[in-house]
Amino acid sequence: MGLRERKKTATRRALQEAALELFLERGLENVTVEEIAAEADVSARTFFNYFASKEEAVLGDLPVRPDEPVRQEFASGGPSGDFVEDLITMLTSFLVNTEDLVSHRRRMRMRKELMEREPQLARGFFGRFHTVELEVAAVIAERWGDPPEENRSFVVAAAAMAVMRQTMKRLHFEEGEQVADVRAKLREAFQNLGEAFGPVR
Amino acid sequence: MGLRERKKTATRRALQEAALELFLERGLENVTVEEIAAEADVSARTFFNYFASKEEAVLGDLPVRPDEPVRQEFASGGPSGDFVEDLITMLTSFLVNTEDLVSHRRRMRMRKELMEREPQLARGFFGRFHTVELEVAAVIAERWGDPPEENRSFVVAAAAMAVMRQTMKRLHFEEGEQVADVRAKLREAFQNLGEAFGPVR
DNA sequence: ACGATTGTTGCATGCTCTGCAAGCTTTCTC
DNA sequence: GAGAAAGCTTGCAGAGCATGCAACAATCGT
Repeated sequence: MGLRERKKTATRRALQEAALELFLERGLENVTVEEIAAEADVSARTFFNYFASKEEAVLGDLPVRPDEPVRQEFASGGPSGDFVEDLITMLTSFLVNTEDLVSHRRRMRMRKELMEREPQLARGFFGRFHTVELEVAAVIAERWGDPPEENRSFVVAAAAMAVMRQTMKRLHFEEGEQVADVRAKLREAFQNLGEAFGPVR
Repeated sequence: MGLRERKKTATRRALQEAALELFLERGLENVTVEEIAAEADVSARTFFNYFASKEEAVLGDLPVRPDEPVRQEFASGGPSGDFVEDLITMLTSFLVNTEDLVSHRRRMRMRKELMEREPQLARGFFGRFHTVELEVAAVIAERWGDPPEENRSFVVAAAAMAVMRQTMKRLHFEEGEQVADVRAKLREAFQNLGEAFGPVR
């Protein structure tokens, strides 16, 4: 990884951190792009080279989407063969390969608090699930051998992402929180769905 | 209904219609608030007395939320006693008491087309479900006798709204489309959920 | 070390959105 | 009905967001 690339990710980080900190301190509306840029020691114009808007600086890389090999494995019926179990595996795949867990968790906590305080951000976060939802629908359809436009894959994907979102909202991103705990919560949530909408009520 | 109030709703309508038409014609980015206002024969400043942004003019009154008496009836276990059936009743309640169905459907079709063309609007629409979701979670918890913060009511509400959203996306808002058809589609979608996550797979 | 590539910055500009105060229209009251 | 009260519309001023462009600076490839 060259110097150039390292500098870029550093600037990106600095801008995100500055934005989060200032927003938490003074509220979204009372912080200008210029102030964020100043805090990160770049020009205001540079801010817009990294993020298209203030909101982007907070939500930029959310939600994390499962990457190609994981999706591929799910689509072809793996890894366990059990639908719900494999869905959980796919949805939590990003939780394991995060190298810098500490700063990651810190930022997640800040984002969470900010989103609870600023409804505009909560809606924005919510809206971003749309893209991922479509991808998940596609792999579910593939796994089931359905045509890509089949309604049930979209419905189930939408519900799965809803569960994921709801569960993430309840996470605290603390040190003690293990991936296994998250999986258990998802399992329980999916079971709730089964009980509410399944044949046995 | 006095003259003043009639004029207000007329202006609101005019602005919405003007916005939708111009956006469809030229795309969201290529229409200014001034143009919309001119088309509706009011000043640009007046536009902002009605809508906080261009996006609001398109999505302003979406999604429609079930009103108090309907929520109340659902919360207390009615009207049929069957959870899924009553959920469907609640979620489709707004479809019946729409007096001016024609212009309503027309606008819905325009919105739908616009949202398919402008991803920004689709995300915004998606994000707006958040508010309704919280209300639905509250009445589900009440119906089940759960404490208001119980996780399963949020999970189930999230899934229910996801199903609703997904189903609305598939509607065509044509004359022939009856409320009964919509209910049937919702029923099928909830059944898909039950099959995917229920005990029998 | 040299040119090519990529990133940063200032400048100009258009548009969004808000607050404010003046003027107009509708409503209320007698 | 006339006059006061309430509510809307409008123009104006101004802060801030966001983008294109061109010059300049830093890195990279060889």
